[in-house]
Amino acid sequence: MAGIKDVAERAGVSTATASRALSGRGHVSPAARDRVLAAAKELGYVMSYAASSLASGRSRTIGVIMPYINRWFFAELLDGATAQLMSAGYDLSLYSFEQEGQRERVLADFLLRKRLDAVVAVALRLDESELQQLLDVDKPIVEIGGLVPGVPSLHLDEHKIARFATEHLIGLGHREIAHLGGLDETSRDYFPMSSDRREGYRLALREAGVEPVPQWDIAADYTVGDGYKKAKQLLASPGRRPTALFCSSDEMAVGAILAARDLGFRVPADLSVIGVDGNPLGETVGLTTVAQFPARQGMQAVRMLLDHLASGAGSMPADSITVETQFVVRSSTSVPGA
Amino acid sequence: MAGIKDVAERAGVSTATASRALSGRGHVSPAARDRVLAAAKELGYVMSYAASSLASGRSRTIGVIMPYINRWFFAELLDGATAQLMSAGYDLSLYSFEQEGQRERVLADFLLRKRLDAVVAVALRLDESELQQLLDVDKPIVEIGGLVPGVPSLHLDEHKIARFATEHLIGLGHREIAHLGGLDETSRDYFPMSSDRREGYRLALREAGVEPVPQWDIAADYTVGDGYKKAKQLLASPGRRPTALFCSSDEMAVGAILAARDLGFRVPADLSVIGVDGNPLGETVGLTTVAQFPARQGMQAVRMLLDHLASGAGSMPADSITVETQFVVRSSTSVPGA
DNA sequence: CTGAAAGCGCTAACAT
DNA sequence: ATGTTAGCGCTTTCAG
Repeated sequence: MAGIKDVAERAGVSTATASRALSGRGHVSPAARDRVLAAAKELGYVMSYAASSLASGRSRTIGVIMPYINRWFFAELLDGATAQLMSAGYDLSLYSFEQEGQRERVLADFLLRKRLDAVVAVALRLDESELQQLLDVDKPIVEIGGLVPGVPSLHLDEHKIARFATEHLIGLGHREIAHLGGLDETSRDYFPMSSDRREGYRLALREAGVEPVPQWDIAADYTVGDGYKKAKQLLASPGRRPTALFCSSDEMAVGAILAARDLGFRVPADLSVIGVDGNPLGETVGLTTVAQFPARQGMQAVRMLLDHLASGAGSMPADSITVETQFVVRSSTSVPGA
Repeated sequence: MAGIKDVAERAGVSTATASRALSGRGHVSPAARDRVLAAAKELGYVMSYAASSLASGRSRTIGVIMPYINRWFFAELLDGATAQLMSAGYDLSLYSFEQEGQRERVLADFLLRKRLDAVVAVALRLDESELQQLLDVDKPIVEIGGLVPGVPSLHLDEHKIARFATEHLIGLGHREIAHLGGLDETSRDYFPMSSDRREGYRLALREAGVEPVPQWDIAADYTVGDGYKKAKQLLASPGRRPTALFCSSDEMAVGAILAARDLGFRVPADLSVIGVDGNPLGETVGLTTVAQFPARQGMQAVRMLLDHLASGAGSMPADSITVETQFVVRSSTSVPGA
């Protein structure tokens, strides 16, 4: 296999010039550059990353660490990040936090080993010492939708979204509004945004002069299956029944719609349902939702990191950026009894 | 940051012995090993992968290349592969083929760069020259559910599954059986297994003495949305109507069930539906299915690769392994008109 | 079983 | 703008 030496020789320059021409760092005369590039192509030269990393301290790899992979938001985000990185010629190393017992290893081993130029941390919630470990790595980090104070981050305005969704229902004339939200913090499947969404929901109700009903504020794990189960219990319970339901994820909302239908309730006539996410699954059942765009979030995080690396600046400003959402009205919400 | 030199010094041995103790390769006296390990721990030593890779030629990284990430099968598989790799101390580099134009780069640049010890290729279909490129890399490869001749692979017995599903329907008394299968090979969203499933379906019908109806063998893109759309068209068409539907993915099957319900048909009374996958989405609508286990497939592929690397053998036997499935009967299938 | 020493292939001063 | 050269931090012959 051809090395940079061969390329340099063939182009009639030194390895230093060849390196400069190949990497684009430092000045090389156009003529020399062309010859080097041509030689490289002719020889089918491919740089050794190991050697390059060792010598330069850069690895052209960024790490992505997330609690799940096989869930819509995460898979979508990963997709965006991958695309963006590949087109920049960077590699993506994937670390999963899902399996407890790996947390420590991810932080201690994987992130450290001088292998990563930067990291994207998704929906992470760390304790004090874990946070310290992460910051100690002293690599550029962008955090998305988690709880990692002190690093630049991308977040939805959870509070506003929840409020908006609830107000949509209120504006339609609903007063009896339930909420399918996230699990509490002790749960393995807890997501950091859950509490803000819950608060936004409550606030909107109170502002409209309706007192939240505690039994109508239900915890679920963001999946269709649990949404179905919890919604069915809610709707089948004797006594007062909500006329509308705000779900913190589209998956739960879809589950809720299926549960309502199975019980013989019409959506939206007997029950209006609104979700959050923009999961394509919602299209099929006409789900009204507040859409977010995780693939874009992944791309944006990567772009921030890449820009920062290119700039050569010291540390990144720990700004929190609010990402955009879009209200998508379909057929799962209407005035009560429509 | 502590290097191997510091560790060696502190343990009172040479860097060679330290390296051997740390990596487990070569013989080291228990006493020396313990001292090295202790020193490493005390100093918080973390090996430099770049240096290690450069010196040893091994990168402790395996590449996973797939056309999609944000689809159930792929995300699930990736999850399994990630878990297995992390516990072995390996890194996972992710490459997506989704965006055309990246194919060439993935093959030419990313896979080559001496960065990967092995690769898992998922649902890939390559042309002659691409295949050659992949084989030229001369790294251990395991292929899953794709069309890459000449390398060890994991596959479902597509033909048998499709036949089994169709026979389930026939056994229940159905004769009017439609099929929602994959797109044809010219499509971007074509999956390699589609044609085998289609064949298995046709074969089962013919063996039962029923001639397949061409208009009932429909192409879709494996998603809920397209399943819904195509099933609705099928069921709403005037004239003869099928009493059962075999879908090549659970997502399409779920879409089909929703379409049937929306048209006022009862499932399974008016239409029996069976899928393939074991997607949890199916549980909520009581979908009968032939389940596969992509996470296990991912783990198994990784284990094969890791075992091979550990064995130090030359090249892997290009065996094709058939992975296991499980018939899950729920409430979406019954005798016609039940 | 252990140590000395020669690189792995590239980059980055530094000098020209 | 280009060449010279000293490493980057580790692994691995090869001796002992």
